[in-house]
Amino acid sequence: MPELPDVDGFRRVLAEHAAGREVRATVVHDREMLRNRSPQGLGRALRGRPFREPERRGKWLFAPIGDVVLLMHFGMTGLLAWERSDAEPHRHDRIVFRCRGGELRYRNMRRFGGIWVARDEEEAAAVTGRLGPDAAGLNRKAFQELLEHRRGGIKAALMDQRLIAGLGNLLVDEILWTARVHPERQVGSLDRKRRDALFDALRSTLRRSIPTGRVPPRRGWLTGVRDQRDARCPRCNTGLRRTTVAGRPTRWCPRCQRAPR
DNA sequence: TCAGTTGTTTATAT
DNA sequence: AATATAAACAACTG
Repeated sequence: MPELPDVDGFRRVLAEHAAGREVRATVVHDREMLRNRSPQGLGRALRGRPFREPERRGKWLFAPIGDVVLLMHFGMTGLLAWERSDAEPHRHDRIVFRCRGGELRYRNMRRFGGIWVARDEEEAAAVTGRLGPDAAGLNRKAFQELLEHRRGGIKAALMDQRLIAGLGNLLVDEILWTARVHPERQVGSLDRKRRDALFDALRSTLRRSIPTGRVPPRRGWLTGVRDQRDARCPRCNTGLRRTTVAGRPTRWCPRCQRAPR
C-alpha cells in the first residue's frame, strides 16, 4: 500500500483516533519491527502519555508523544489501523498501542520498514536519511529547479526520496503515463513543456489520491489496469508494456509514451 | 514449483 | 559526487 497517499491516510487514522489519547500499554508482538528500542524501553517512553498531532514527511509518519517522536515506515505492506480493544487480533499486527476506548495497530505483512524512536530532529534525520521536499507541497518552480540539476532517467529521479519525498512505483508510473513521458527518458532530454506536463500530472494524481488514501485503481487510470494480464491503455487501448525500469516493475503505453531516441 | 509484488539498503560498477 | 544495477530483506499470492 504505502506511498504518499497511503501514509497520509495512516496519518489521518492517528490524528482522528489516537491524538489526544494516552497510551496505557504497548504490545510488541514482533521485536524486530521495533528497530532501536527494547519493548520495555518503548513502554517506558510512551506509557501514560498522549499522542500529539502526527506529521507525514514523504513516506514517513512522525508521531510525537511524550519526549520522543515515533518514526513509522510501512515498507510495501504496512498500515495503521484503529480498532476496538476487543477486536480480533490480526495475524500481521506487529506493534500495538493500547489506549482507552481502542488501540492503534501497526500491521505489516512483509515486515519491511518498522518503528523507530527518536529524541530529537537529529536522531530522526539519522533514521530517515536526507529527504527531498514533500511531493504534496511542491510548487512548479521548485519542481523545475530540482529537475534542472538532475541527470539520468526520469523514473529513477521521481522515485528518489532524496530528490522528492513521497513518490513510489505506482504513483510514478501513473504520473509518467498521464504526462505521456516514457519511463526511460533522460531528464535532460525533456523540454520545458514535458516537464510542465509532469508537474501537472504529479499534482493532479496526488490531488485525487490523497483523499482516497491510495492510488485509486479507478477506470481511466493506469493503476486501474496495471495488474491485469493483458492490460490495455485506458486512453488508446494499445496493449501496455511491462518492463523493468530503475529496478522496478513498470507499466507503460508504447503509443502514448514514445520511446526515447 | 516459480514468478511477481505499492520500499529501502548495500555492494559494486560506471 | 552522482548515477546505475543487482541482490537482499520477508511473506505472501496466483
